[in-house]
Amino acid sequence: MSTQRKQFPFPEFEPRWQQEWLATGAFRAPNPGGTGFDPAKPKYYILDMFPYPSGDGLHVGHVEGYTATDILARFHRMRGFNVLHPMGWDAFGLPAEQFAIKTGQHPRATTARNIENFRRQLQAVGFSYDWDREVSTTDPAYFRWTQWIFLQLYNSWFNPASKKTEPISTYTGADPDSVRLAYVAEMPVNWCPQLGTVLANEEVVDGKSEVGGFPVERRPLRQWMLRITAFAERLIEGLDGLDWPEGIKLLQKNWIGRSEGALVEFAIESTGDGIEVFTTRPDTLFGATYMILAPEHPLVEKISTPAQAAAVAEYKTAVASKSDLARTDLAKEKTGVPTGAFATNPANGERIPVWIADYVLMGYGTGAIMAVPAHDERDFEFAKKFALPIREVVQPPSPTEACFAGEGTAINSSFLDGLPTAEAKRRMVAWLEEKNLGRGTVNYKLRDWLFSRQRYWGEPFPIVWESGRHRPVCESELPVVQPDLDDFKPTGTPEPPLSKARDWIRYSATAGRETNTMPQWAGSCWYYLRFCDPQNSNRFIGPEADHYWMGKNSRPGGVDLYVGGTEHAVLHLLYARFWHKALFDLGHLSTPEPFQRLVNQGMILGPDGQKMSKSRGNVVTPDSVIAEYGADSLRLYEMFMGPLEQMKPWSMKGVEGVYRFLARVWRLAMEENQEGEWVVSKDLAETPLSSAQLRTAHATIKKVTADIEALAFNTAISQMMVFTNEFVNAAPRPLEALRILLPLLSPFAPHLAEELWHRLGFPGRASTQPWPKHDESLLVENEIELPVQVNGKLRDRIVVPKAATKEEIEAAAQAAPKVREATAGLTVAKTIVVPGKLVNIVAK
RNA sequence: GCCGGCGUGGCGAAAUGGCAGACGCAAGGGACUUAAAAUCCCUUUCCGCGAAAGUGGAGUGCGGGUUCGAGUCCCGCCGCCGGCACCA
Repeated sequence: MSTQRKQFPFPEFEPRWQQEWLATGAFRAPNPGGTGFDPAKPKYYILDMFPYPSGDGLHVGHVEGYTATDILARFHRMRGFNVLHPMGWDAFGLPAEQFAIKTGQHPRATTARNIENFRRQLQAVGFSYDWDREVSTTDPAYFRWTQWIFLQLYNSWFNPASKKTEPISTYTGADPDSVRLAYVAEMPVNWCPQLGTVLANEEVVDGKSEVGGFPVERRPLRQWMLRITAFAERLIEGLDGLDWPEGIKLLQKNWIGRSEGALVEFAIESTGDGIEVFTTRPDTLFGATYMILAPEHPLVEKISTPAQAAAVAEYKTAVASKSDLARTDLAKEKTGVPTGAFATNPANGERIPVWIADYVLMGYGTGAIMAVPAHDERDFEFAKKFALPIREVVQPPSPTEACFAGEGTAINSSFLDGLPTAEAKRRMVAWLEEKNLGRGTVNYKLRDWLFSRQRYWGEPFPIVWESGRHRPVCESELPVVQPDLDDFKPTGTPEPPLSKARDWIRYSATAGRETNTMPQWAGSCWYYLRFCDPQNSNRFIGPEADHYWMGKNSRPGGVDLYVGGTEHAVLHLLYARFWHKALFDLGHLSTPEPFQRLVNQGMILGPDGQKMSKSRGNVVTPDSVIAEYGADSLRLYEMFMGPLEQMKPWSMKGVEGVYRFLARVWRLAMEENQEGEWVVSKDLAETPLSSAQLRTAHATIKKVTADIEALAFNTAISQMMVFTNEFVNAAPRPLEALRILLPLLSPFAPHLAEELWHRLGFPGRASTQPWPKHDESLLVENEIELPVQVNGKLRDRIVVPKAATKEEIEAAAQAAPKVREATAGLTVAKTIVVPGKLVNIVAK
């Protein structure tokens, strides 16, 4: 195949048009105030999730989403929109740093090389990006603003009264550092002693290092955190106004994990300490027969009795050595030890034992629970194992065995008895609040965002330390660029690699720079904003560009359509929404949400139906497909495979199918002469379309238009195939057919459309034609064929005039020979006539 | 375990509650050709009957239901894929 003559000369014209588009700036989108900006045009911002430029290059999975957005971008341009369709690089990150460690090359060099390759590959597919807007997260001119945004977070707090981000100056408390959106805390990192390095979460698989499979420990280290938890409620509420798949919204909601319940205070008998627990079932308080603290709970030591101190200490050590995974997944059997202390159940004054157990997590709620074994599976399991008392306080609606965790009627609960669960909860919370023993509250699973990494290849923090205190550097000092290190190797301690750059760290005689760097998520949190105004050196985004492209209007989201994989359904999209909301509150942005509409493309599997991976050897690259079949075939096949959102396997035979279709389109216009050269077909003529051809043509305009709008690209393509099949044997062949088809095809197969438009001598370019409009009156037929069913079974067909009345249709249907046969000896009970669809005769 | 999504020919798939399988792949047959490739035409859900044009029945993972009519809506299962997973 590769040595054989191509069915149409795409290797010649595809690169030529790509160069032409680049050279003429065909897809440049002017900003308000810029040359060529037309304020009358509506804007359309269509965004891809930008890639990490890996050394392996693009694979066909990337190309799927990018093709879909490119079709929409081109379609909207043809419909008169000012289209923002940018591309850039999420280029900080581990692989580049690891490659640097291995080869000694600076990550900046390898990153630049990978970007070159990615850009070349994307341009070879003919994507209509506005390359003047290209950004890379690793560019100091870009991450200057990433650091600037960090300073905005550092210098603000979330005011619970206004439920908004405010400058830290509005905070009147004693310790502003305790409320900043960016703050410092001791948090555990993944430390791998064998590798002598900290690991990112993505480098830890099943509690072991991805490289080498060594055990990973959790070790506390001073870390930067972002207070995303303050936005939990806003992040849930904001989802309502967005056009996202319901599944993704649900994923985010579950991740945030809102639950309503109560905080209840239990007093420790011996020390008098109050320990708060969080419960979603305050109605079961009378059934709380013991208490459990997380092993890391700060009061564990204090309350433990001397007799239990050794056992408690031993248990704590055992738990600490377990990784998070060992602690959760592998711990099938419940474990724990008594502290020897007792607490008082505030509801009934009962004396209950206090245990520690690792099934209670320090990171959720208060790190302490009241155990109600009769109505909680975990507490039940624990109580059975350690022979702790179990008391039923909820009557199930129908008798059940063992532990009942559902809703029912309160029993054995004094003033709650007889109340349904919901009402009992309310009553108990009111009682607790009245007695000052607790209060209703809302809890979230969401944790604050651990924002520092012990890495070289990331954004340095614009922070210096002096006398053990942090402070921001001046905005004028941005960007803070990493020093050029020759040695990127881990330090062998949890200290970040930047700690080796002694000169760089020294900020003044008494102050030193922060040596952690930001995580890869940082740069991708706001890149969609920079695309709107990439060259602005005064602001991260200018207000005019923000108002125009992010579209200050009734909808909350700015980007009109955002397409990418589900793997970012939670983290990236949540982080970006968080930053956006903070910046919005501070008055830097005009919309409360970044992405109005989100679509997830499905994964493309290898030809073997397995996930594509190097180790399986089933990776298909766009380069190889383009070499054999051309960029247009690649694009068309990516879209023809099936619905965008669906997972589907690659098939080279399928590529050949669309390649043959494109060749047929080519031959609608071209034929080979004696010398084997392509010349405009002699069958072409300025001849009117037959009425059947007109109908097909206008049906095609209608369907392709509707299908693109619905992102149903596969069916749009089949309709264009139908069109082509209709005309391929027509002689003479109306030129008008190509005037209609080529603009429709242009978003899908832009090179071929451009080339044929040019060769046929039509004015302008296919890609800049106004989008064709269909004429509905040409679609109606004078006579229509209707299927006739008898008792729901197809029996015959009748042909009736378009304008036939129901009565006429009914009469014609009953007169049809097969229908008479089928209804012989039966009485017609009812006849359903659906105009334009069918007739159903119900007979008994 | 909980929460999502998906089950339609040999394969990728299509079908506002209204003719199931458009379009494409593959397979088989034919035309063109010295031959092949390419191209073009025809056939192809399954099971009967018929020499044939035809013709009868079944059929969208399984079992029920709603409806004149269900791939589509409802209830209950089964299978695959994805996410979360001791979250009190």
